[in-house]
Amino acid sequence: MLIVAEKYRMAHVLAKVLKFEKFSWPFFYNEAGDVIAYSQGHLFQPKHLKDDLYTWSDPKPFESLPTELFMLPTVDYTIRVRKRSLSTGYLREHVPMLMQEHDVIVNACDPDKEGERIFYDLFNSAQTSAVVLRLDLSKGITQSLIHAAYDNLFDARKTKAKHYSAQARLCGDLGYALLTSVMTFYGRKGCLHPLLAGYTDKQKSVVSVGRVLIPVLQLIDDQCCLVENVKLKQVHCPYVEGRTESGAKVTFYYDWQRLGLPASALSDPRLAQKYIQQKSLNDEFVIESVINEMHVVSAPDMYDTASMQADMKELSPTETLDVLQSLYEKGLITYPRTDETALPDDDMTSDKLSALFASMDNNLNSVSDRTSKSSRGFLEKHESLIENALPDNSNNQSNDISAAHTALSPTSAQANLSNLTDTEIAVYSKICERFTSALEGEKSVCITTVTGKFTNDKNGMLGEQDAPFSFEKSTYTSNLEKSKSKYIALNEGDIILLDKINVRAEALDIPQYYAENEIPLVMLKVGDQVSDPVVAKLLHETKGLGSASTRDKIVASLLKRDYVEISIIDERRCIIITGKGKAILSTLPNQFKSPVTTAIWEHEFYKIETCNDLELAKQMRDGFIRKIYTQLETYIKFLNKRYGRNVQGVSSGNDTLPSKELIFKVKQLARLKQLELPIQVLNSNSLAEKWLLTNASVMHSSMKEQLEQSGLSTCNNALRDERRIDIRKQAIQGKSSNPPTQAQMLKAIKLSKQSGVRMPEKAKKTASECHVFIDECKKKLTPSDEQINTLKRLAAKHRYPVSKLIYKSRKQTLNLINKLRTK
DNA sequence: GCAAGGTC
Repeated sequence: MLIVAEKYRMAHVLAKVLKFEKFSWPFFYNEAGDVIAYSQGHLFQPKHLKDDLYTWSDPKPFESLPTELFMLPTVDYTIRVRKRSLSTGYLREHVPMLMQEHDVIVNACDPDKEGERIFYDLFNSAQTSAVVLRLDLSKGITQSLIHAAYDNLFDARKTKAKHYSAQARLCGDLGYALLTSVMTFYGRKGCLHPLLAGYTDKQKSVVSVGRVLIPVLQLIDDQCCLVENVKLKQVHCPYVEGRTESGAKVTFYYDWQRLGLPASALSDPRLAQKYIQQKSLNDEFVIESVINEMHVVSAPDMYDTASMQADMKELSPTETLDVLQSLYEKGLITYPRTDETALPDDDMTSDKLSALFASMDNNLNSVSDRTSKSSRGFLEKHESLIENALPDNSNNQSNDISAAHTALSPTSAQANLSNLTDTEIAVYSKICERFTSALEGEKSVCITTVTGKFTNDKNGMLGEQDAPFSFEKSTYTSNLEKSKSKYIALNEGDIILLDKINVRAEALDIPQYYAENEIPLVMLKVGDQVSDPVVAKLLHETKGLGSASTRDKIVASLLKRDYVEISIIDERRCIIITGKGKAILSTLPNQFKSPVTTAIWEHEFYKIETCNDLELAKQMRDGFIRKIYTQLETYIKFLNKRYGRNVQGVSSGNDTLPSKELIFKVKQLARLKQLELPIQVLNSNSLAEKWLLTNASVMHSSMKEQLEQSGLSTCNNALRDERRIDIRKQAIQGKSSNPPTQAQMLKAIKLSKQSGVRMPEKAKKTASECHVFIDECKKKLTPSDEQINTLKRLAAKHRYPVSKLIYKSRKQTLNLINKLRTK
């Protein structure tokens, strides 16, 4: 028997548990001569073998996309296994050789689409008719789970259709790569949009059309538009602070929302100020009502990968995934790449849950010196929890997730965690805590609303007769009566002794830019943003865009192409679309920008995966690829027809008229620089944009220096893009905490040496502080006003001609002063 | 020499 794992680490774990004690380079063996071998991720990739036909210099041949694709070896690289080098080429050659030698082969690759692909790419290259069995480790890789899976090996044909759906996905996406070639060609020629034209950087100048990438960019654009269209961000309202008769401090806020006052009316602080001027601390303020209401808060779902990434605010999605992978390999948590938020029912037994809780207690207590007591507080709930958590069979949705992954959850492995990093412990305990809360079920919460008002108030802020102030407090409880008495003793008619009447700015609940760590979750939940309920349902079922393992890479790709930028606002790493990002969206038809495309694909994949007839599944795969390629060919033919004849950059066809703002900008620039304005420019959107770019002023170096304090790149490419300039101005205005750019740091270090001023730590942390420091150094290096005057006086006295350049250097100014003084 | 997404 031959067992094939996805990579060495997994093979090593399997060997240990299944007692394959002999290691003969580079695989594991047992007494009976069975072998555990492994792959190293994907060792094959699809290719069309027509590199001379599909080139970057001619888009014409792309009108017929390849009809035949081949799985070819990936580029070899070496990994370290037991302190020795091992080439992926060796694995690609020897694992199939082992497959030929064995009658029974066990597929122990990861339990997902890609795992099936990794296995069958090797298996297909072996060309053997051996029996294949599946080892399913989706529930985790503890000793007992491995034994259980090993005892329950099943016919691998049950999951093989996933291999066909993986291939369909792979080849479909390859088609998008080919379209990207065509788009890049026309983009560089200037046919698509000025911001996409030309290429100084081979990577940045690629006009990407990814099935996942572009819809995500569209989502980011939508959010940016929402954020940037908000005019009113805060209102100004009165509040009062005071004490109850028993001495408890309370604060009441003017309840403008209950009164239905429009936020726009409260944007000016003078209104609130005028109101409080009429009030005095001696005025009578009386409690009007105390209302307790019970609400039910449903339990949170268990973590999927994306929610975990969103919750780890101090880590990037990639860092979070790395930590999860490490915890998985240590056996502490289930498979880390998952979109599921529940456990299969057969794991929800009191025995299994008891074991889980016992491990959690043990594991977290083993590092009690490194976690806070409150962070372990949830452990106390365990005893009462199990009964509550057991599945309610009356509500059986027959969700067959036993074959799929489970939610991110702890395993019953008991371990001493002291070797874990602090981040690993933090992530592990967060998973345990969420797991517990999810099992806890819904909670009751008592919301107490206390309303009070000035007895003599007749006009309110805007003439309203009733002018209530209020505050809210929520308490988790299951007993309404108990919580009533527990809460601050306040009753209707009580008088509050006022200490303070003032105005405060109240932030309105307005949309925010997406933070970097939220993007995976936005991709997963993309169905929420689709209005068509059928499509929304499909997108929810197919788990949105991308996969749990790849969502973190999308932002990286968008950044690589300069389609988005990250700017830190209020300590959030905000993702903001650039002008270039908007440009690519403006050139593409909806089909490429909509998440619906992925939903349709996933729907087809589901049909392939659930097809019991493998021959039929294979045919469906081929049909799918052909269908996608035909769609892409249609678009490529359209591009060639529209731009093919004239690739010099002047587009013809259905160009739109420029907007009023654009015409204004063009005219303004023409006046400013006294340029002649060709009439065509005012009649074509693309010509107007292009004219604006080619004639735009070179940015003044002092302006460039100003923008440097934003901490964002000030390369010429960035400053060509008006939105990117805006992003920089916003960052400076909003006192962003962006770190200094590399260029800025180098400058600071150089000036620090020249001026002899030590760079403070804070200057290394943020661009704005770094900018302050650079200014300080520069001042040290230039003469003071007093020194300049002294030199001028001396020079006049001695009739000594002074070059203006001297005044730029403090050193030279001082030298000259000394020289003239000794004269 | 640059391409997509998914892995590692």
